Amino acid sequence: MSEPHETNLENQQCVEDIRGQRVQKSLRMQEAGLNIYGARVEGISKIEELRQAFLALPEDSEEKLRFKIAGRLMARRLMGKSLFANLKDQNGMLQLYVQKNALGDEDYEFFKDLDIGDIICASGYAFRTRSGELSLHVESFELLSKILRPLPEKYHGLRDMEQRYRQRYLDLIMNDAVRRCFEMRSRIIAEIRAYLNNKGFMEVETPMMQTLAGGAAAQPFKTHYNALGCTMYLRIAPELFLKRLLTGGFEKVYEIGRNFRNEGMDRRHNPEFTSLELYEAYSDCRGMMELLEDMVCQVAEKTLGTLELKHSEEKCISLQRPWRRVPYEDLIKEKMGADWYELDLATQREKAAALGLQISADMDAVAITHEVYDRCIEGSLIQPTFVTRLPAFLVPLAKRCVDAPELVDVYELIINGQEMSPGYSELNDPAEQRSRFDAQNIGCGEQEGEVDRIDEDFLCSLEYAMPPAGGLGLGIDRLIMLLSGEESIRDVILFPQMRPLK
RNA sequence: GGGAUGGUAGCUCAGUCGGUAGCAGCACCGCACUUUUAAUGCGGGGGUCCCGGGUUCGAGUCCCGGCCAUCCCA
Repeated sequence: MSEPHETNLENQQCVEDIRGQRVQKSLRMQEAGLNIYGARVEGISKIEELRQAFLALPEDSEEKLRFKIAGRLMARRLMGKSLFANLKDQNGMLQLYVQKNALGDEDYEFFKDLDIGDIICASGYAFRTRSGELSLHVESFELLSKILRPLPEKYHGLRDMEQRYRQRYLDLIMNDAVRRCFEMRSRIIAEIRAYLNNKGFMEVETPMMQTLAGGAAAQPFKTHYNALGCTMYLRIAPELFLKRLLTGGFEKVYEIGRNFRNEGMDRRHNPEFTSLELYEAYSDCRGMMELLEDMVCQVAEKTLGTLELKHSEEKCISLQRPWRRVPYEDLIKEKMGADWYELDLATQREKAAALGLQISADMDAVAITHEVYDRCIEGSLIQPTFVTRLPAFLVPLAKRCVDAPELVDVYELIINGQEMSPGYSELNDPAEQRSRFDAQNIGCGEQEGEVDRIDEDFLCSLEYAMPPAGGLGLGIDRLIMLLSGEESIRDVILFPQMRPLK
């Protein structure tokens, strides 16, 4: 008597929410002695392999190709005594066809009871349905992992940007394009490593936790090291350590890794980001330009198969070599007139303000000029452009130009209006390095405090003689954005930084 | 930091002039169905309308504050 009542109660409770229902179902299965979180599975083929093998078979072949495949159940179409289902593995989707009289009553009922999102493996033979779809005629299957929550909608997928970033696993399950983008990211980085290793570069790792964060101008993250009782910083750049390795006698080194900058986030900035930095002894800024051009082109060819990046109908970026090389000064003159550098400060201020720039009273000619570059020029450089001969105050770690001591022998590569890669003829004169650090500290103002202390050991290393060298940095996230056409850095970082939820 | 837009069922979205939230689609539960594919047909269940105040007889809707996100700007 009490049995139907209980069942009703249970049903009522279940229906309320899908998760509760699934938990109950899982418990029932476990009580029945089923392992709903299975173990290692032998003999699995990729769906792609099955497809290739089937296509290689002659049309009229009677041979039954048997496979075991594993993946996530993505859809189910119940047809009474048979059913169709879609099974998805990393690179493909395959339809399963399950017949009651092929599996037997009990197993067929069990299959019907699976939920969309369950991870299973299925064995059977490949065939084509009437409508021509390659399918697996299932002869046996096994539940490998039970899903407790409902997946997002099968047709529209997961659209909500916030949820896509916060629960990237759902994004990856539902949106194939997202998974492909991150597969491409991985391939791009692998190709960069292959390229550099092939050129005789050695991959190294330098500290991410540093007692002072040098090598760039940026606010660091601060942390505390209990054992030493001291403050540590997460690195903002690996530069000063990599150069110590040049002094140590490694001639070609690179590091691909994370840097951390305690600054805002937006479409182009994540607080932690990945960069490549490399150093080559006895080279210089020009050597770096050639290396970078060659490397980026080769990586693009190998991963995309083209040098033409079509971001939209209007915007195509061509990586075809050679890339434009243009001195900073020429760009300024292009924009502001050939006489810009002869104008007096007041006139410069006027002309800059006329472009809508905010020019404060304490800005000198160099600062105003740079404001023009930053706001009005950089963003307009869409095709790959090496901007060379930058003002020295911007770059304290590079050699001065021999013919113009107020400029440094560096490039800044701009693509799609974004800074992509800086490259230097590395400064190896310890005395000048010290005075350039000093000048930078004064320029930065006092609020930076201990963060701007000078790295004395780095200067010490220079006193043991660092070979003349070229060095470059490459923003990996931005390169991925460029090659994939993604507009937001959050779409090329698997787990972008999000404000924590209360 | 400033501006704009948004947050409603597990997901994708409606919601008019302030009047009980939508027979919404998918998903879920039940029934039928052995070649479907956004399967189909019939029936059913599911809501802290982001949070907190305020106005009002009455707020998903109007006002104020906050949280989170997206886009634009500095």
